[in-house]
Amino acid sequence: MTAIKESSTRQENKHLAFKECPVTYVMDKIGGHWKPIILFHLLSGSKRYSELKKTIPAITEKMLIQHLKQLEADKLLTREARPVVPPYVTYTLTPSGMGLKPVLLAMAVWAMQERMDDPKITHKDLAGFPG
Amino acid sequence: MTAIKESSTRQENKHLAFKECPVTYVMDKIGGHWKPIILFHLLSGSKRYSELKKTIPAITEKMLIQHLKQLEADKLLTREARPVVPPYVTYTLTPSGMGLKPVLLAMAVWAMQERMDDPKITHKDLAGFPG
DNA sequence: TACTTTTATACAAGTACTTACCCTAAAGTG
DNA sequence: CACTTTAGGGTAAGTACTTGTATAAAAGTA
Repeated sequence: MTAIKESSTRQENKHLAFKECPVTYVMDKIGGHWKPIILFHLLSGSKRYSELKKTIPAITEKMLIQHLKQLEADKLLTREARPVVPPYVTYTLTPSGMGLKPVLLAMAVWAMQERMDDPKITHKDLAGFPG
Repeated sequence: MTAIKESSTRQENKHLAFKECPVTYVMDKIGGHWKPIILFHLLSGSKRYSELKKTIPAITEKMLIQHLKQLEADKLLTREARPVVPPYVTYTLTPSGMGLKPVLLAMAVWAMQERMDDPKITHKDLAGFPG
């Protein structure tokens, strides 16, 4: 899971900084490109690993697994593996993870507003996003 | 501003993906560790470069400038430089940038909730965040 | 037996992000 | 002249992120 070196002064400041800025705390948990996207797709309910992979085609398996593990470690989702062959693994948001719903929905709303102003995007593109 | 290579297939997929997931669109604009933090601090009004630097001690000047330029290029904020010596430069959210207010406030709310459950954080830490 | 399916893991290589350190302009002040 | 201030730019180095490719286990099916 690529341990992060915490020796630098600035790295330490990063973690102290959330005293002044709650957003910093959030970014420590769900910062990066993929985590909010994964969480968003789990808002509508538990999903199997393979379902997530299909839903987010642009992500590599490596990234998907890696971020799922980090999100699990941060207690934003739980992993449940049924001992069958072939494996059957589902990922589910914890209450903490579900608490991000307003954040993720606000993002979706903003994206829709922005795209309404973007002439390159048609109304067809805006239909049918999860909730 | 470190141009990003857009040649890989997956990179292209990243940009196509927002057809299916509005959150992807958002992450293309404000993904990464620092951008939401910068935007959050601009919610309360225009700020000088040096004010931002003071408000976000954990960021390096390089990162701050780099992200400010990217946010400006993405039309989330505007830069205004007064031709005086020493320089006087202010950064202000555009309407698009202001549109992120619900997102950033939702983040702040979530962070506060999470920290209430965290015994290592005292109530004192929760006081006085911008809005 | 060979092949499929699902959920991964390992390793090498490439790309992007972040930091550290040093430098500039131009006016004002001692 | 020397020194301060503000808003950055330049370069090099280190760290993290991302991809590509190869591999596995174990039951079921052809």
